[in-house]
Amino acid sequence: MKIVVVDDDVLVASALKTILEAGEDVKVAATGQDGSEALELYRQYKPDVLLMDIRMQEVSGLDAAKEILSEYPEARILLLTTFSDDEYIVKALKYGVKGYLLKQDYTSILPALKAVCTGQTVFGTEIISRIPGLFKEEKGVDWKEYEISEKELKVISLVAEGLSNKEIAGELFLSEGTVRNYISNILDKTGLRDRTQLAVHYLNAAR
Amino acid sequence: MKIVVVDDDVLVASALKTILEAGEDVKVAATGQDGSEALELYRQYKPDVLLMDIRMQEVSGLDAAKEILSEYPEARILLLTTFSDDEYIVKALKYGVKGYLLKQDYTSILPALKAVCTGQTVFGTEIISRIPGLFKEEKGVDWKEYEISEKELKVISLVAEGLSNKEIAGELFLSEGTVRNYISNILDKTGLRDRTQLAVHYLNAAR
DNA sequence: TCACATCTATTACAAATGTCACATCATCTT
DNA sequence: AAGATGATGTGACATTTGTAATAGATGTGA
Repeated sequence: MKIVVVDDDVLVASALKTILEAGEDVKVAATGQDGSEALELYRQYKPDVLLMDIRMQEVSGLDAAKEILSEYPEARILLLTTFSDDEYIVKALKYGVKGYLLKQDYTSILPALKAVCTGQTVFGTEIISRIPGLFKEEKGVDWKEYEISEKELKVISLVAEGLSNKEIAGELFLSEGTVRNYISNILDKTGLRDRTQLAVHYLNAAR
Repeated sequence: MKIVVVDDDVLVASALKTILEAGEDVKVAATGQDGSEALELYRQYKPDVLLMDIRMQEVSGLDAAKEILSEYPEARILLLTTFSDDEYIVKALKYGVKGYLLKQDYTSILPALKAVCTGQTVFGTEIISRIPGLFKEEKGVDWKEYEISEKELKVISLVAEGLSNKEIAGELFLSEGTVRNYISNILDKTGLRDRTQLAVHYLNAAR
């Protein structure tokens, strides 16, 4: 089974390689660091499965997946996600991604990989559980209530750098009050309690 | 060159293995997850170098190093540290540890390993730079001003899990006020501003 | 145009956080 | 015993943070 791994954290990429190659018949043909590399690597190696981080520096895993799937609709792509990327799941599904896993539980990556090879689509349990109403799609879930906007994401990342509301306001040319509103909304959406939990959550998710 | 790696993060341990074995003549004989395993593994494999995380669940790398060095004074132990463990350096030196490296720059781990094998003692540049007055030891630096106690470290780790002062107080059987004092002191020692920065700092250091 | 959503902002308020000065108690040192 | 040390605690205080209700400005689609 030929795999290509794309993750912008070199440590994670090599750790994944190690973990994967512990499995029978698994060979990591190549690893890349960014979504922009993913397409090239796919063309070059035509792996059985492409394992890719969804959040990367330049080109996101999601965008890369879209590209690749438009060129190779049969491609089997498994996205590695983190807590805070829930809102991409719908898009990923539309594009035809074959699975969506939490990076955290690396023990489930190998089984998922094999499952995908047999044509299945795989989602980590934690992921399913965080998407209320995913399988009653017809009913029309109000996604807006859960989606995190670009700006909100920016705010989160600044919180996770330890900036105060005032500093974030300066950074984004907003008033401090607006930043507070943003954060209040984010906390509401994520179910977290305060900025520290948000930072912790974000940083833990980011790998 | 026979190495034993001990790190309680399985991902990191396997990543280190991968990185190390990319080097010439380097073989990771075994990996362990905790300080308590370190002594056993050392006895069993007598590695040329023992590479060990300083901060681990049960038995810290520092304690394990002390143990091992009292039984095998010739042992070459290289501790992997993070930002927030600066205060252990002095102890580590007293015990006779052969080096102290930042986990972050994994590119320097392999060279350091070889240097240690030739009898040298190695310290990452960032580490040296963070120890004011290390080489004017005679003058007597007041380490207490910089040292972070076990309890403080515990508090920090709870902050980095997103707990509130009240929750931390409950967890550690202290009053909320005392926890506030602890955190205030910690912020003073570290030069950080608030609990969020502390959490961010700690989490970023922890890899 | 009307209705609606989005982004930004303001206000007032409640709660959590951080700082500081000081108090208490046990332990260790001399 | 006297003094120093360290861990814990308290109270007062200023600041920051989070919540809620509300409103203007802007854009978009029917």
